[in-house]
Parts: sequence; C-alpha cells; structure tokens
Amino acid sequence: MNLPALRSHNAALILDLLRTAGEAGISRLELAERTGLTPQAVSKITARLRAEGLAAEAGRRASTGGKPRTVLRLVPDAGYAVGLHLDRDELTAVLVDLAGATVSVRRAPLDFGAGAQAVIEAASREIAALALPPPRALPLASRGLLGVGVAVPGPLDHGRGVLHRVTGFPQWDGFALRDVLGERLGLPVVVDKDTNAAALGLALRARPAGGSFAYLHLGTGLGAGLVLGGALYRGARTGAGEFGHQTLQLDGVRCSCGGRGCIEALSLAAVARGDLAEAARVLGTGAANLVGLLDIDRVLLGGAGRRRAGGRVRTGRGGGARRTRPARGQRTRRAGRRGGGRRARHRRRGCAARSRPGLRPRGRRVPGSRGAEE
Amino acid sequence: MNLPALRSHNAALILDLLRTAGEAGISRLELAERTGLTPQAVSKITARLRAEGLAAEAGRRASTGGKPRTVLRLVPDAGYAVGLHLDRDELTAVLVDLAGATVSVRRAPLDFGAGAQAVIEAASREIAALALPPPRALPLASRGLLGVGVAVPGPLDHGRGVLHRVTGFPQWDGFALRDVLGERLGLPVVVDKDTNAAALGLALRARPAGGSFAYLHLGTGLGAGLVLGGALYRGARTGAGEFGHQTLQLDGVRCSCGGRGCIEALSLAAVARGDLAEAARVLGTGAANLVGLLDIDRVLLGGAGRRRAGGRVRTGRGGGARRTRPARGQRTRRAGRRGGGRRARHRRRGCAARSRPGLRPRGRRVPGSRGAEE
DNA sequence: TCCACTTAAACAACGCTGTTGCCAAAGTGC
DNA sequence: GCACTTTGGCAACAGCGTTGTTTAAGTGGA
Repeated sequence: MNLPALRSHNAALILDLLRTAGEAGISRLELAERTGLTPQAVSKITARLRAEGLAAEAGRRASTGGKPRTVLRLVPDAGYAVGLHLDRDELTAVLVDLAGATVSVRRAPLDFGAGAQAVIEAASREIAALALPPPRALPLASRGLLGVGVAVPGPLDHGRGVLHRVTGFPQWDGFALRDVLGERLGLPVVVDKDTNAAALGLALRARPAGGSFAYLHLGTGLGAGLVLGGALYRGARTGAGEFGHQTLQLDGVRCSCGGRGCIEALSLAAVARGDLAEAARVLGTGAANLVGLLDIDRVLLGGAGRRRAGGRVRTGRGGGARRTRPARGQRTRRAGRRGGGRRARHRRRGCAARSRPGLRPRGRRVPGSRGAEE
Repeated sequence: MNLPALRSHNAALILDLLRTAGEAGISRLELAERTGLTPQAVSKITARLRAEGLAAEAGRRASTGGKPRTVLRLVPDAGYAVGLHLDRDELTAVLVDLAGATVSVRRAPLDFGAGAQAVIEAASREIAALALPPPRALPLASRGLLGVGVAVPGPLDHGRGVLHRVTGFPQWDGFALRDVLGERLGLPVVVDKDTNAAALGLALRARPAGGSFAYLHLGTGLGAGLVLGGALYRGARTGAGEFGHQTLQLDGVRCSCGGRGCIEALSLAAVARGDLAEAARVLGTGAANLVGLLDIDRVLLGGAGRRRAGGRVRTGRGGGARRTRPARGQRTRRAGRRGGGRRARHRRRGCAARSRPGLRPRGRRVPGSRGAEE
C-alpha cells in the first residue's frame, strides 16, 4: 500500500462512517475516535470531502461545557448509482443516492431467455428512463451517475463479470455482461449473484457493522448470501451460498441436481404434500447447520417463500444469541444501494489513484473498506 | 491507518513474501512486482529488515542480459516462537524458527482434567526445557523468543484468550489462559482452537496464498478449521467449524449433543458397526456440503482417524477443481509455526508503534497481514 | 456583564512515508 | 573492448498523518 492508497483508504473509512451515521450525522471527534486517526487528520480528510461536495456540515450537537461539536453528513445528491435486478421474468431498475435512498424505480416484464441482446436493450432503456423527480432531471450522461450494480440469478464470475451456466438459459453461458453493458452505458458496471447482492445490501445497513449473518433467499431455488466478519463472502468462484443443495437426508428423495436429500428437494416435496410445517423444519435444520458451522449471529429470510415459511422456521437447538428472522425482501433496492456504495468508494479510489500522473498501479491490491464488500 | 501502521503493513507484506519464498529466496524486483510498491520502496524496506537482522542477501539469480538480481532470504534464526498443543492426554511443545522450521520438540503426558494450575505448570516446564541443539542454547529469557501460540481443544474466546465450557472439563470454564500463561512466561501468548491452529498452519504453507480450504480434523470429535480467502475464519465467537454436529440425516440416530443425525453420530455409529465405507461416505457427504456452501478449493484431512478414512472419503458429485486430500497431521508443528509467524509480525508492529514515544495507538485497527491470520 | 474555564477545530511546522530522477554497479553480447 | 541492459543505491521531493499552538464558540459562576 502506498500513500495515495492510504489516503483513499482513510477517506473510504470516513465515508463509510458518514454513510452509517445517516441523517443523524457524526462529529469530527467521533470520527477520530472510531477510525483511530487524530482529530486533525479527520479535519483534513473531511475538509477534502467537503471540498469535493461529498460531505457537508449540518448543525451542531448540544454543548457539554465547551464549543459544541459540528455535525457532518453525507450529501445524498452528490452522486447516484443504478441498481439493476435481472430476474427470470422481471427487470427492476432503481436509482439510489449516495445515502442509499431510492430516488426512482422502474419495473418491466422480462424474458430472460430471449437472449443477451434483447435483455441488454431492455435494461438500457429502463436505466435511461430513470430520472429524478421534477424539477431536477438526471440524464444518463450526467456526471453524477457513478456506476451500475447488476444482480443476476445464475452462477457467474464476479471478478470478470461473466455469466456461467445460468440454469435453464444456456444462451447466456460465458456472456461478458459487465463489459458489454458497461460499454453500452458508458458507466462502470459490477455484476453479482442476486443473493450476494441482497446480502451485501443488508450488510451495508447492518448495525453494528462487521457482524456475520446469512441471507436465505426463498425463491425459485434456495440460495444464501454469506456476510462473514462484515464482508460479503463469495467464495473462490463466486459460488458460495449454494444452500439449496446441501444434503440434509442421506439417501433422501432425488433432487434435480442429481443428488439425494438436498434441502431444496426435501422442502419442495414437503410443500407439494401440503406439509408446510415440515418444509419449515427442513429449512430450520439447514439454517441451524449454517449457524453452527459458521458461528454467525443471524439468519435473515427473504424472497417470495418468506411469508409462508418465515414464521415457522426454527434453527433447532439454537444458542441464545442466534435467531432466525424474516427480512424485508427488497432485493433490488439493496442491489442498487450496493452499486451505489461500492461505486462511490471506487470512484474515490480512482480519483486518488489518478491524481498523480504517471502513477503505476502495479500489483493492484486495492485496500478494503471498513464495512462490507471486498 | 496512519503512517507507522502503513510502514508495519508493508513490512509485514514483504516478510510474508520472504517467508513464502522460503530457501529459494526472492529478489527485490519480484517483491516490488508482487506488493505493488516501487522497487525503491522495496529497497528501503528490505534495507530496514536487513538492518534488523530479519533478512539477508543470499546469492544472485542468473543474469538476463544485465546486472543479475540479488536474492533475499529470511534469516531463520533471527527469532523463534513456541507452539504449545494442549490435548486431552498429551502436551506437545515445539520451538520453531522464523522460517517455520521446527528446531526442537518436547512431548509429555498430560491430564487436562487436572486443572489449570497443574497444566500451566507442566507447560511452563516443557517450554523452559526447549532448547536449541548444541552448541547454541536458547534460554527462555532470551530476547529471541517472540511469543507462544497455544492450541486447545475446546471452545474459547480467541480475542480475550479465555476458555469456555471445554467438553468434559468444567474446571477450565472461564479460565484466562492467555493472560495467566503470558504472565507466567513473560511472553506474549495467543490462544486458539486446535482445529483453527492447524488450519492456520496449513494456510501459511498454502500455495498460492489467498486460497480457501477446510481442514477436517478426525480426532475425538469432528472439527473443521476454515480458511476463507487466505484468512482463518473463526466466526463471531471463535466457534466456526463445528463440523461434527452438522445434521446430515433428519431424524437420524441420537447424538450426544442432543440433536439427531449429526455427522459425528452417524459416522461413529458406522464405525461401531465396522462399516468404514459408510463412515467415509458420511464424511464425504459432509465435506461436499462444505465445498458447495463455501465454494472452497480443497478439503484437507488430518487427525488420528485420517488413515482409516482418508483414502475412502469422496466429496460426492464433486466438481473438477475440488478434491479431498489427506494432509499430514502435524498439528502441533503447525500451531507452533502459527505462533511464530504471527508473533513475528506483531513484534514488528510493536517496534514500529513504540519507535516514536508519545504515539497514541487509539482506535487500534491493526492492519492485517497479506497472508492468513487476522 | 464580565471573565475564567472547557471543548472543538483550524493553522503552521514537522517527521516519515513512498516516489521520482539520476547515477554507479555488474552483468551480457557483438 | 565497447555498447547495451538491468539492478539497485543516493538525493531531492510531494504528500500523508502528527504535534504544538492559536482561534472559535460555547458554559457557568461572580
């Protein structure tokens, strides 16, 4: 790590805390306390952020006998990001501001099987149509747009932004979604599995930051997004979280994956019998396995099957600190926030890295931000 | 992160690469390439390391048309660390050098149930008796001893170094092993679960660094150590890796833990029947669950049960890149290496932090090293 | 109303980091 | 023997967070 990287790192630290503080804001001294930097360093960094328009002073705290602390807040409209959720039959595009608030949403029916070209076309159309509420409008070409985060159902390579063998849609195999869409829109694009995007969105909102949890998505299949130690864990090939095909019953019913006694097969069979209690028991046992193996704090439920199963799921012989609880299933919004937050920090890094001409990026070990992601 | 922390961070980066390079060594330019630092920065950092005696020049590479590269190597005897493995019936203490090589080993029978005082006493005795082979001797008080890493079977709090409800040994509950032993020896001590220590030791030797794997220990119980993205994952309460009590058979045989159909209960029942193939199948299915959920590269087997089960375990319908393979079960050595490597870096940090009197540590976010740990 | 006191935050000087530009050292190959 | 390539040290430098000091902006008692 070199000096520009250090600068970006600390700026990202401060931005993360500002984002977490939300509308309540946070004072310079609190920032210093939480980052471990000196108050003077925080003053310098926040001065830069204010000069760039990313942060602003917003009132003061009550005095404790001396000069009251000045509260700093993120400037929500200093930048926007697009969250794009491509599901099997629906497309959702959201515009979120720096603070993570959704500014605008567009939905459209989608035939994911129609092929890459048609989907890219539809996605670009909806993204272009996203606009700020009057009187302000935000055209696509605006410099306020930081990037696009795309959530896709199938397996993929997050690092390269390439899709792999999406179940039932062979025509997408190997499609370089990130690069093609990025070229089309002229914006940085990141691609992620939908469950991971949802988990990341939840992680950005988690308090306290740095915790561990699993997001269980009960949809067409059963997928999990794992947030371990505050950071999204994708695994070696972006394949982590394949919850549905965990074996829970040796020699159990056959599953479409070729195995036997998978959680998905077991719970689907139970649902087909009308035995919702049994389906919930299966899920609960699977969740308990997760909790035991990873020693996580919470399991959050989301997706269409959440309502039917949510109230019934029990993680079995769970310890006191562990609980399963339904989460609001606003996956797309979360995907959008992810895109927003991530791109905001990336952009900052980019600025810092480019600020000195001739700088060699070299080995490329971008410093992680304090919260989730990377 | 401030400048002293940056310095420590980069020094640890370089030290990690030097350690990974082993006896083959590594040139300054390679270090620059891999760390992303400029060659000049690497020259400065390695000059400091050489001045401290931690690294040394060791020959040159073949020329490629110009001045040949000078090879740098870690100086193994620049520092030593102790690895202490407390098992239910045996105590093992090893002395390892900076490069991770075992210099000296001592074993002694142990009654873990005899209580903390007796165990501390026995451990201190064995550690004090560890010595370099003649003619050089390394007394305990030597400044070359960097620290002690302790591997313990039961659940514990790694952060505070306190043991919790070790199965069958209630007298250890809440014992502050780290602080008591540290006080007794006058050395820094870290405490870890034995499976985690073993996994960390394997991670330090893993090539390429940064990969993910699970270490499955087949001993009295079935425990796993998880290395995710190159770093040991301990979970929120140092409880990650409880592999033995993953449910693999809903409504299966009762387990001592109170559940049903746990991997441990299933495989023990199979072994009791003399059906080793079935035990191996159970383990393989459990390992396949691990691989699927965490998208890891390898599952390594170790422990007393390894030989009997190792050759038979199959991770089921595994993908091409995934394999299960037995690992040499030298847990104690690994625990020792861990203590060594970790303490070496810590000491460096400590030096840097203390080099300027009056420096305020504050928030204390010690930078992680590039490889495993933290 | 004044003034001592407390707390927050900016200003200026500083030490230390990695970086850049330059040059000596140490090889290869025609 | 000389041109060329490559490595790596030396010196000057920009930029980072830190320290010491000053200014700003409150509270609270006389």
